[in-house]
Amino acid sequence: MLFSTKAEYGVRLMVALGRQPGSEPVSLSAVAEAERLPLSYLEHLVARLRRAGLVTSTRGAHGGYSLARPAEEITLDVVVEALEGQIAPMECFHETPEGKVLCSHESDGDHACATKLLWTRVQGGVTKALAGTTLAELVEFSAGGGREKAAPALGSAA
Amino acid sequence: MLFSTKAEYGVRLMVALGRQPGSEPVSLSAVAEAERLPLSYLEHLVARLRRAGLVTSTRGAHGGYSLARPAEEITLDVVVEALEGQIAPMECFHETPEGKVLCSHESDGDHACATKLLWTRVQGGVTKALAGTTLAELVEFSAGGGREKAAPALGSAA
DNA sequence: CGCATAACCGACTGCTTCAGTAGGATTTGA
DNA sequence: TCAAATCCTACTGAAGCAGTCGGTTATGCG
Repeated sequence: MLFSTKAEYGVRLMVALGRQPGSEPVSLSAVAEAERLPLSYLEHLVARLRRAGLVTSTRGAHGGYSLARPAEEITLDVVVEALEGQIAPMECFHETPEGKVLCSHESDGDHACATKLLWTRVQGGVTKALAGTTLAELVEFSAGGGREKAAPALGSAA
Repeated sequence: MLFSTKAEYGVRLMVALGRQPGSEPVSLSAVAEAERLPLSYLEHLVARLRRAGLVTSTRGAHGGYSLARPAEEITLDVVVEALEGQIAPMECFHETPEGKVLCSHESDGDHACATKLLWTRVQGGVTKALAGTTLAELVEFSAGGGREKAAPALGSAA
């Protein structure tokens, strides 16, 4: 498994917030009930999202969470990274801010790290998929698009 | 981390076998020494590769392992899958042989699984990267291509 | 034959992460 | 003041990771 349920639950949480039309916050317990996820576990996840600046919180009664930015401007790479930590295919694999790839055992033996080419490609594939998806897409997909197979009509088979 | 060292070590093992020019087998201890990896751990990994039909073994003295097929015909998706098990972005995510995607909690609540679109894209990105890479490429890369930027000329302390 | 070499196999271990629980403290609207 | 909510730390059982260990079987060679 590439990702744990932290990413799964966390993304679903974000989508739930993205569904909220106005700017009033949604309480975690409401999300937990709607998504059938354990509330106390969601607390941990939302804390990560908040620390990453993806959601804002309002405390006290009638409080809750809302997206810090419009869903169209939130790409899933930052969401998943906030939840799961740095995304790399391998322990020895680090990407610097400038985009250079470092490999811990670069000059291990007689030849260059044989796997670097592979992990670089995998990394690229994942990053492209995540960064190329916005939260707004997922909200729309879950609202109607994903239901197409179940609900008739709506000829928007993209 | 997307993958564990099982994939890392296992791929390096495969590359080491792919470097062998003739068809005579390479002993695990030789690979372990060359790659500086624990021999007894490699035994577990090579067992997976053998069960997957990727390498063949000859027992007894002067025995060892060799690739079951030429390196050009081995793509890395089957290698990594043999080592890590089924590759899926998420626990709830299963792909049938026909390519259909199943999601455990498909009809959980009021709407379709919000994350399905995302995981499908991620899955596609990873699969494409792995299936689009052959073992022969990695062998070649590690033999010379990967060294180009690191080694100025020949005088490098190898 | 006998021995070194090497593949094979299963059990075990320390460690870390995962998934979730528990209990409380703090803030805020009514 | 009370209830609803965020916030925070600590804890726990289970699982997987990375690796070790001991032993069994098969084989080439002197």
